[in-house]
Parts: sequence; C-alpha cells; structure tokens
Amino acid sequence: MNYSISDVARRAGVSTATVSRVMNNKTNGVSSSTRERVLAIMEEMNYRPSQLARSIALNHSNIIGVIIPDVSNLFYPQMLRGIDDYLNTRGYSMMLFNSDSDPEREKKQLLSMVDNRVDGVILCSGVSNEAFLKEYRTYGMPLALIGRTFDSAYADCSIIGDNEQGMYDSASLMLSHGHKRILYLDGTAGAAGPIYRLRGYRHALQDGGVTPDEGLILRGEFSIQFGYDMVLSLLDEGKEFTAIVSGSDLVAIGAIKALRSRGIRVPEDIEVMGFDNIELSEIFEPKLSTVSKPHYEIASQAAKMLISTIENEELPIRRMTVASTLILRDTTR
Amino acid sequence: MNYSISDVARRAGVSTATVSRVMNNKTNGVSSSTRERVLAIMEEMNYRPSQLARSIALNHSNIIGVIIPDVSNLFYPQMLRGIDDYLNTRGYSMMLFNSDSDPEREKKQLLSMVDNRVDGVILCSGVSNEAFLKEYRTYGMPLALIGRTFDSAYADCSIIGDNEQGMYDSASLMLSHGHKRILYLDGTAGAAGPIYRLRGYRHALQDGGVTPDEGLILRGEFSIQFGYDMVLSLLDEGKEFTAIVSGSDLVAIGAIKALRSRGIRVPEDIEVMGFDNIELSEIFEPKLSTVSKPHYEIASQAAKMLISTIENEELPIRRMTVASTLILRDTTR
DNA sequence: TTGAAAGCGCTAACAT
DNA sequence: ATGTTAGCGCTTTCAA
Repeated sequence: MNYSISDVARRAGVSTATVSRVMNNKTNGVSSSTRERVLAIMEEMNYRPSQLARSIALNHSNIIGVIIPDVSNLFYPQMLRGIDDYLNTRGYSMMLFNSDSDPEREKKQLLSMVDNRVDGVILCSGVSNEAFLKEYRTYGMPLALIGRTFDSAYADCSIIGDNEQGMYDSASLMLSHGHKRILYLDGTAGAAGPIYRLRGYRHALQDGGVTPDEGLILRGEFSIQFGYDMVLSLLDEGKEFTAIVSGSDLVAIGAIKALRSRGIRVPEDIEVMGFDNIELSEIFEPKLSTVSKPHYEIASQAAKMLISTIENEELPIRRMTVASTLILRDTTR
Repeated sequence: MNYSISDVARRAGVSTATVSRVMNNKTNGVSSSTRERVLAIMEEMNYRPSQLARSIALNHSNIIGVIIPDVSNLFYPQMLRGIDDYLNTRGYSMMLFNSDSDPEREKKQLLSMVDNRVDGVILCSGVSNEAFLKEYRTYGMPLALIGRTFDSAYADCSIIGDNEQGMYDSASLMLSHGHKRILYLDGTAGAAGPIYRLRGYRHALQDGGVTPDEGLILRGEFSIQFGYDMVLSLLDEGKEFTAIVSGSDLVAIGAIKALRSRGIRVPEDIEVMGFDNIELSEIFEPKLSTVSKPHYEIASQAAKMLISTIENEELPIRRMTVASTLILRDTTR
C-alpha cells in the first residue's frame, strides 16, 4: 500500500540515492531538473518516506517517551501540553504511557522506551525506583525527571516545583495572621510532594516559634473525600484548629465542604490554603487560596533540557527547582 | 550503546536466526540447551531488541496514533485513558498529538502518522476536514473516528455519543416541569456537538408543542465566561426564561454564577441542566444536573473497533452511537 | 551530478 | 536443530 524509495527511484529513472538527496533537501548533488522531476513523481505517487527506516538508518527517531501516572488526573494534562508544545517546536513527537504510579509498570515502560528507540524519556511520577533508575543508565537513554529529586542523580536533568518553600510560605501566611493551631492536611505520606511540604510546614512553625501538634498533621490521599472525612472526624473529636494548610486543592475543597456542613464559615472562622492551583480552585466557591506551581512551564522546561542534552547543546543548568507562589483568593482573609 | 542481534549471536556462537527464534519464543527449531544459553547471554548483555527493526521487517509497529484537540481540556484525558487502557490489553502503544482543532495541523498530523507507519489512528476532534479525510483513504491507514459522524464515510469505524438524544431528553425534562421559555446555551456553532444538540432541542420543543423563541438560542464558546456573560446580558435586556439547558457544563456553571450574582436562586427560580458530566459538575455547588456521555467507554470502544479492523477480526458493528443519560443533581427540581 | 553498494537491526523462507 | 541469505526502506560513502 505504501511505496518505497525504490519505487520512486525506478519510476523517476534515477537511483535511490538521488531520491534520498531530493527528499532531504540536500542542496548540492542534484541538478534542479532532476530534482523537479523526482519531486513531481513523489507528489504524484503520494509517496511518504518511512520514518521507521530513517530512524534505523540515522539512529534516532525524533520521538520522546513520556511517562506520567495518569492522564486523566489533575494537572498532568497541562504538563503534557507543556511538553508537546515544546517538542513541536523542535520537530519531535511524543509517545505516552500511564504508569498509575506502579513501579513495576513504570519499569516495563522505561524498558519499552529503549525497545522503541525513542530519543529520550521524560519521567514524571511520584514513585521512587531508585535502584532501577540506576540500572537504567546502562542503556544510555537520555532521561529527564519531573517532580522527583530523590533519584535525580540517575538522570540527565531534572526539574521540580518547590514544594517545601511553597508550604513554608503557606504556613507562614497563616502564622502571620495570628494562627497558632494550623491543621496540616496532605496526600500519600510516602510520595515526594508530601515529604517536602511537611518539611516546609515544620520549618515555618519553627521559625514562627510555635511547636507543632502532631495530632494536627494528617496525610492520606489526594482526594476531596479524604479532606472531607478528616475534618469531620477532627471536628467530632473536638480537636481545635483555626486554619488549614493543605498539600492539595482537592483535599482543601473537601475540608471546606466539611466545615460548611457544620456551619463553620470560611475564611471568617477558619482560613484555608490549598496547593497546586488546579483549574477547579478558581471555579469553586469560595474561590480557593492556594499555592501555584507552574506545571506547564515546568514540563516544557523539562522537555527543553532533555532535547538539549539529546542534541548535545550547551546546557548550563541541569537541575532546577522552580519557586511556588501564593495565590490569595477567598478562603483566606 | 545498544547491542544488536548479531552481537548476541556472535557472543553465543549461533546465528542471528537462532537468536531471533529464541527471543520470539518460537517453540520449535531451538534446542532447550541453546535456548538457555542465548537467553542467558541476552540477559547478561542487557540486550533489548529494536522495535524499529521489527516494525520494518514485520510491516507493523504496534503503535496507534491518537489525535485530540487538546489534552489539557475537559474530558479528553478520560478518553485517552480509555484508549490507552484498551491498547495495553492488546500490546499496543500510543503516539499522541494535539490538533488544537486546527484543520491544517490535523492534516499534517494525519500524514505524520503514515510517515511513522503507525498501525492505525484514532481521530477525535470536532473539526471536519471531509475532503482531506477522503484523500487520506488512499494511504490505506486504518482510521477510527470519535465524536464525528459527518465524515464517518471515510473511516473504518466510528463512534459518537448521542448529542441529539441527550439534549432532547434534557429539554424534555424541562418541558415536563412546566417550563415554556427554555434558554438554550451552547458552544461553538460550527462544531459537531452543538449542531446535533440544537436539533435535539428543537425536536423536544416541537414534540412538546412549544414554539422556540430564536432569541433564546445562543451559541458561542465552551467556557464559563461565555455562560456568565450571556446570562447577564439577557437578564439586563429583560429577556424572560425560567430554565436553561446548556450544551456544556462549563457554560452552565457560568450561567449559574451569573444568576446567583443577581440573587436568582437555582433551582427554585430557574432550573439548569449542563452537558458532559465533567468531574467538576459534581464538585461545584450546587451540584450540577447534567447529561452524561460515557467518554471513557466511548474511547475504549473506539480503540477496540480499530484494533479489530487492524487485526482482521470479526467486526459486526463499525458505526455506533451510544446513548446519553440524564444525571439529576441539585440544579433541577 | 549521479549511481552502486554497504549498512542499520531485524524476520523468514529455504537449506542443511 | 541450526545456519544462510534475501529483504524491509532508508542513508551515506565512495567511485565514476
């Protein structure tokens, strides 16, 4: 169904070398008359050169593999967009994998990337897998990491939003508003984000001279339900707190729903800060105050660094952590 | 950096044919002793066979190309997940492209799919491009369409959520609640969805014996802002309506925000129905009543039909339209 | 300016 | 059971 270069060559009465030269716009080595002719024939035959064959001959595919936990979740789509947009400017395409944060799947997908001879991979996932990443280096596959610093030693470049500083700022804001009993609510305890954020929380409290109440530090899942349930049970226990800093907008929204169900006003009675600045945070009412990490930019920056290392360009910085910024809306005073 | 089959063969003291047989688990033709040995060597060398080379030799790549308007938008992520999950069960991977609903980009991407010799493509986008799709057939690329019936003649299979029936049901519900003046609010007029939905709206009104007021039929964009602006200006004009059926949850949410800003209660004063059942519709307060199209299932079904045609399996149905269902929550009585 | 031919990493038909 | 070899669709060196 698909013509090959030799079909074109035969029909044009030239060699495949000449056809190759023509389709790759080699300036010299082809008279303009034969170039015209070959071009016309390619057009007429609807000839499309096989990238597979080119990839194998040139030893690069112009394809980048991307592994994320789950496309249908939160801000990954924005990141994908950031990656794809940059890739387009450089003539690369994207192969996409969902790992579901499963280390075994992630491992298989990483290997599948070398099987497919992609030019590099962007790994964006909260699961560690340090041992395997180390081993992965032996395949010589260019690797960029997003959102994970723990194993960045085994990658060519990495970038991460500053969770620690973001949460530090969030908690500091609450302290500056006079709060002493600040509830900390975050997702999965083992994940990278929560680890750094909790660190920021503790730091802020310490710098503010307040001793953290360990009973006010809760981690569970990144879901509305979790925030809702936790706040309700805390309320039932009679646990006191006057502010909430959350490591997730979803959790914060769950918390607000719980508070309201008990007639507690936000922000008058309790102030709430989310984290991530997901789209929903601006649509929800009251509009959620939150901490923003520039997902799109982070991801496209990762793509940029990766392509730079692939194409052996100057790459002065290969580890970046980009600052989070506070977005104050209606759930804080 | 990557070993080839001949490296392995040499090191194992066998021919490449034998190595090939081993790695493809050909049961016959290899003694278990040499199989063991070759396997051990492959392991030891960390050998990964090139899928590129396999693809070119076997004339199929096990890769499916997917074109959507924009990953970072609405329900496309869910669809991608539906596609990817099915693809995984069949051993295929996915190449992803964002078309931004630009016919020119879509065209280039479609061609790029043949350049990359993917085994098939799933096109999911509201832009027509009928002329080109027809031409595209000449490349013999298996094609599945999602959400577009207009050009389904030029595809191997297609699937679409029933917009017309969904909106018919939505408007009918309002009529059954006694409403006569029902505002119709939808996105881009030219897109496939709005065309069918408007048809459903008109049908419902006709069947209900009410003559539509053309001034109550508004189309613009799929955004919160649009819904907000339209309702506000209608209110300012003093235009009367007692219910809103929208072709988009986002637009419906914008409408509700506008109503509330004027002290109009939902659903007591005005009832509102959205469309699409995006995640947000359940989180927003009041929870949005809406029409649900099963995006995930539609997409995975599309993948299934495509793979079936690729693998020459029995495929009794190649055109499906799946029913939309009403989800009644808090913005309707 | 053009072509012949080897090479890229695999598979498969045909021999042995 | 195993090897030889042609072939898949390109690129590129070398020669003409």
